[in-house]
Amino acid sequence: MAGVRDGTTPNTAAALRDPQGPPGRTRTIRAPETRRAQLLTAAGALFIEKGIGSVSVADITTRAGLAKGTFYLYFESRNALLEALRVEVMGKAVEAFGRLELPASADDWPACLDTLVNGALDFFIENRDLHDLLSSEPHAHSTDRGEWPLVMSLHGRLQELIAAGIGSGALAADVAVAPTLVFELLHAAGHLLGDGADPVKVKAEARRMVKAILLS
Amino acid sequence: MAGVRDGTTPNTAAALRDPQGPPGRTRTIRAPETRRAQLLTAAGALFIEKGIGSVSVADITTRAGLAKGTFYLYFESRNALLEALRVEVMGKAVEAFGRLELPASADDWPACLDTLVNGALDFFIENRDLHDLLSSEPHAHSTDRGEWPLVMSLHGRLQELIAAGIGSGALAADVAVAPTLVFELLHAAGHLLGDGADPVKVKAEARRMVKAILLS
Amino acid sequence: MAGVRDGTTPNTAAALRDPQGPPGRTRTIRAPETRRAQLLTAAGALFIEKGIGSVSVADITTRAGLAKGTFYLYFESRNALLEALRVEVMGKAVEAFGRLELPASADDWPACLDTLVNGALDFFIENRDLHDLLSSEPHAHSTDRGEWPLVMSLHGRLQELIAAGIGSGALAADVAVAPTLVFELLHAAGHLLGDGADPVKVKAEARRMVKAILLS
Amino acid sequence: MAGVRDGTTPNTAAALRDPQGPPGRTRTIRAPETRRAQLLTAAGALFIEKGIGSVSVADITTRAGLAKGTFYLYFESRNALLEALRVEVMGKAVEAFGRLELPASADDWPACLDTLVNGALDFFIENRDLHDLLSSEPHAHSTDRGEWPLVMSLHGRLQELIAAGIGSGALAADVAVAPTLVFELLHAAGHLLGDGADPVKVKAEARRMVKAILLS
DNA sequence: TATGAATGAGCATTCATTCAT
DNA sequence: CATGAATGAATGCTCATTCAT
Repeated sequence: MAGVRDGTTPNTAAALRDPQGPPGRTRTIRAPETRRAQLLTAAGALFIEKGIGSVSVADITTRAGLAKGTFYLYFESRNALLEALRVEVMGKAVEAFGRLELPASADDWPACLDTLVNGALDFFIENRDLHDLLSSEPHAHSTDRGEWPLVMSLHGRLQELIAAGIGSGALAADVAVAPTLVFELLHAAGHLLGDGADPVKVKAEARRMVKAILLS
Repeated sequence: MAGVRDGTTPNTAAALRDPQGPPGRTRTIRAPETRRAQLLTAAGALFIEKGIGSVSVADITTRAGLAKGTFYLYFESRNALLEALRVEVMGKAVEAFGRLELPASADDWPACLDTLVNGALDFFIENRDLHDLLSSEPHAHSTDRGEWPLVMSLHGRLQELIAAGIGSGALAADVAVAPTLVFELLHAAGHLLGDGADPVKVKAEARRMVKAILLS
Repeated sequence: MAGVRDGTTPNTAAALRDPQGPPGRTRTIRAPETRRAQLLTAAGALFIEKGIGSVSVADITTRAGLAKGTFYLYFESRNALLEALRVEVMGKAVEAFGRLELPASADDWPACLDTLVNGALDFFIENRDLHDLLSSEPHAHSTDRGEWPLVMSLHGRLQELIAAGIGSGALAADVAVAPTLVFELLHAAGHLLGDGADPVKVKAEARRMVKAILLS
Repeated sequence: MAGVRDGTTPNTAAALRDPQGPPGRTRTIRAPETRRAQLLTAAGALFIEKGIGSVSVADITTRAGLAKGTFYLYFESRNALLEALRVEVMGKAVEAFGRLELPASADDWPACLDTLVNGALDFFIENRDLHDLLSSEPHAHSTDRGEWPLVMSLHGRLQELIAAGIGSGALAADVAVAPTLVFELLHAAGHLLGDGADPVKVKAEARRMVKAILLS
């Protein structure tokens, strides 16, 4: 299965061959961030449309209106783009979840949880791609240890919140289990919203459930 | 569970026994269902081990002890096997969820929900592959119609149950939303179990949550 | 240069896409050795024509009248074919050089050296590719230590012969240096022959030189 | 050496020179000959280090401290640089071989040949790259005309010398064959020296051999 | 003149699928 | 029915070369 690479010169073959065919198309120079964003955006859209596994680098660059080689100016590999997308989405997620302030008194917890749910759902709606990026290809990550650092930090935030609530006696749940289950509950609600379910209903139901689950 | 070898295995074994025989081609005939099952089992095991995308048809037939070409005698394509596996797993799921009887009186609902949660989690533990098969590559399907028919029917069962509970006044939830969210809650709990979390804690917490969510 | 492969599913993408285009061309089944030889022969010819670095796997299979994929049924990689070719050529070389018997008395040395030269040149003529395979890409080998095992064994044979001659007093030369220089002398003579020089002249001159160099 | 990719800056060289300045673009103007020499030197060093086929234009310009595009201001193509390097090396070679004066009387020939050998070996030691440049990729050239023009002129010098020697009766050899064989003998000796063989031994042996071969 | 982002042809390799045996 | 050699489309990636700045 391997593929013995021994430094010989296989690829440079092209170099030894002859020149070009016809000229090129257009050529536009842009700020690195623009290009990176272009590619990230194109990739995200395609991943949502066709599933990560079905999107090739060529698909991405075509959609972004760039040449294939340009991709590798901004990402080391297809997987690097994937990772970057995860990180990007994660950044938004952490931000979305992180804005919450811990309630001062037990009476404030319901409102806090409502805020949490609303924020989370808003985030999930605005980042439908997150669903795919986080849900699919779980195996890609379990390999290099670290078990999904992205979701971890998201969970981490939730965990802190819940732990604090339990500590203050306002919440009642298992600190080891509840964060994950609540997270997935919200994730699923986000899916529902993305699939066109009635936002009012879904949000209300999600808020009701989370409070039912966590409030002591 | 995995590669059920029945001692009469074709090629490899023969080759070892008779390293000389020129073309060395063994042929074993089996009931179609046996072959199909062999392939399904091998595929399931491999998908769990390496992730769906990393398993080739050759991997599957090798593990099943069959020739590559034989695969196409039993499945139209690689995707057909995938679909078949989904259906198979789905069968078990529906069965697992379907065994529940509707409670006669409101007092019986807590016990019923406990049974539901326990059954669901047992199912998820025994069918870890389901996680991957259902969670990953969802878009592969949304394209060719049906929007996740598998999960749908699983949800269907849950939905009936919940609808009945609401109808009888024993449960209080949104019929359109709750089944999905509860399903994903259970799904996530199954994941936790598969990842080695304390089964007692997880199950207890899941039961507590589901009841908190659904009981009126 | 890297190429981070982490088991994710990049290549299987095709699998998730749709089926085929038009049917195929011809399809002929042959004994493995036939195919291997076909490829080796085609590769050898092309390497001579265009230089190793300028020959692609596609070039080879096209010349061999096979499909690109077929190449990988017989060789693990492009480099594996290269190695196989080296080994093959080497086999012939060792055989060609190995047939020599050590002369019994000092008087037999001139005849022995004549035989050596004739044999070596015949070999070089019949294996023009050897020139390229042995001469080019020296760096490919200096990496995995062992410093060109092929040539080594060829030299080894020459070395034994020369060492024996010196030991018996029939030859006079430096055992560490002479084998290499004589080898390259013969190699160069082979080149000349391959390039169309007058075989009689070249052979005679080579015989004269080797004897002048080695006989004490 | 590899190519440190961090996915964010396509502009590596500039970034290293001017990590702050926003567009960070340095520009230095030099005499054309300086630039050419810079590139030639960098290329030569890299070719020796990694082998011709493994050195990209980017490698060369990076090593030379120039931008990739600048390369094409001084060389029409990668192959043109190769050719230029060959010519350059050749110049040195011809010079090294050309300094020899034809001996006046037959008695001077041994000394002349010794000088020749010493000069040639010194040249080969000082220009190890020549080995690679001359030995590898010979076919790249036989295609586009000229049959190794470099070596030809080197041979030419040797040929004149030998022809003169034969004409004067001091040497005895085939004018068509001997130059090539002697050249390769020296070439091989140079290789040996480059590989660390005992210089005294090698040089002595080479002188002995050349005289044994040529002196009548 | 110098720069380096952009280009796209080309390459090695994989793998689902077919079909002669 | 079973087999596995053969196929070729598709993919990730490299790199010589061009050109807007």
